[in-house]
Amino acid sequence: MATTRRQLPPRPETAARRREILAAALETFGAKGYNNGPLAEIAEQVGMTHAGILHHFGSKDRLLVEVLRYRDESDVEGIEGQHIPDGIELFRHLIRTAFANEQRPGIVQAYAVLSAESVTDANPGREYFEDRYRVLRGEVAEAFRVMCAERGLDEPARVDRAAASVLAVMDGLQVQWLLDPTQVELAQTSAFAIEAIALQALDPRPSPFDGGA
Amino acid sequence: MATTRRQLPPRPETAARRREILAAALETFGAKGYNNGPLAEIAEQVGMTHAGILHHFGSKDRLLVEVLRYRDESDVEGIEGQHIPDGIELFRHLIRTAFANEQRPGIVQAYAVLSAESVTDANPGREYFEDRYRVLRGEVAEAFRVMCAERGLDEPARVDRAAASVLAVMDGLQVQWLLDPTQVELAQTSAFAIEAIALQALDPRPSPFDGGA
DNA sequence: TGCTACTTACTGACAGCATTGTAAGTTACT
DNA sequence: AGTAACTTACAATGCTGTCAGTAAGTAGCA
Repeated sequence: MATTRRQLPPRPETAARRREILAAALETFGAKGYNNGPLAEIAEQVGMTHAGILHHFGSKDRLLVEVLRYRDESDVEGIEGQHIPDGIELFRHLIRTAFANEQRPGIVQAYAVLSAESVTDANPGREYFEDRYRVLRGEVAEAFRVMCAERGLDEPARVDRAAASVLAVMDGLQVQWLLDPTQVELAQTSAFAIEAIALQALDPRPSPFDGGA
Repeated sequence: MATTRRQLPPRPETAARRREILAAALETFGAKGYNNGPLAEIAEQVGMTHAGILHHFGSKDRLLVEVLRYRDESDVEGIEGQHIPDGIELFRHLIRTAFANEQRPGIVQAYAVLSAESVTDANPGREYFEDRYRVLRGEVAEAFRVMCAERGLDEPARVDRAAASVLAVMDGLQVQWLLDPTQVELAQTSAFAIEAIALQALDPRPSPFDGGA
């Protein structure tokens, strides 16, 4: 049967074109949400029709998944080469990220909108965000474990709670900041809260809510 | 000129019918988001057509605004009669709310989804959430101020940051909990984080991130 | 080098569906 | 008699995805 040359490799410029599309999609999905962000608008940004985008990604669902992965990769590249900081360095890194985020509201908004939208019925981004939070909580918890060990402590439940809390404040502050940047200082407040949580995780003090009443 | 009986008062059952619609809308918007939640689905839940809903609320935009207000009111009624707790009682109240929320994922999801969606372009819920966060931050900050005063402290910047942080962790934890309730304990973790933030606001300790590096 | 066969990267047109909003009519309350 | 509370029908739009076609590239081969 025929000389099966089944599949050609993509042309050299194609990877760049795809990245253009992913960047445009991140912008549109960030500004309007996934459900409300039409392919046609993404297409227009890169000088194509929406059919062209479907040619590259097959469906809008798959486009979202790739957009989320793309955002991760470009983030990791941007900050530093793969290496995950551990112990106290991770927290310094998170705080630096909060400061960097103040300069890129578009990215912050995309992340905030898409993560919340991911909990809705049949959202194609859900698995990504489940995984992402699991991984991030693991990394933060590990950093806490390292710092606990340095101090001769070992309180796993407290460490897990602190890890989830650190990510939660950062996310929650982003929403408030997006709604009204004049009322919330994203970075300074993130730093304050991360510090508070870290201190309580590493050197707990008695609850002020138990006494008196 | 004609005996102008321009407008009749709504029939007695109408108020109840409207509340039914609002509850159904909260469910649908919570499950699917505002943009992705069709009027027809809301209508079906209350045994009507979508045109009937538009008869009551005029447009989908106005329905959302009323849904958000409705959610507020039923919350306030549910917990206790209007009175805003102050000082330490507010924090006890917030923690109780977190425990209550573990029993009503639907409400939590509606809130998480709609607040994030509100930052997108031309979303009719935006003003509501801006106001809501401003008011809530004000109430929490006031509670901190009371507690600071009891301790002879006065640090306005710290108080404002703590207030935003408290609301932020609660919201952020909700998203993580919705994504995977087996990995995040909503209430216990909220309590831990609120405590940590309150302690740092009321009796700051030096940053662990300043030393050593 | 040039020809042939095949593939990628699109476009334009359109099918098909979902959705919001409107208009006109019906029933039943007041 | 008039209006509230609907329904049915429909207009108008917007969206995703498919299909057929075209231009341009690439591989194999004489």
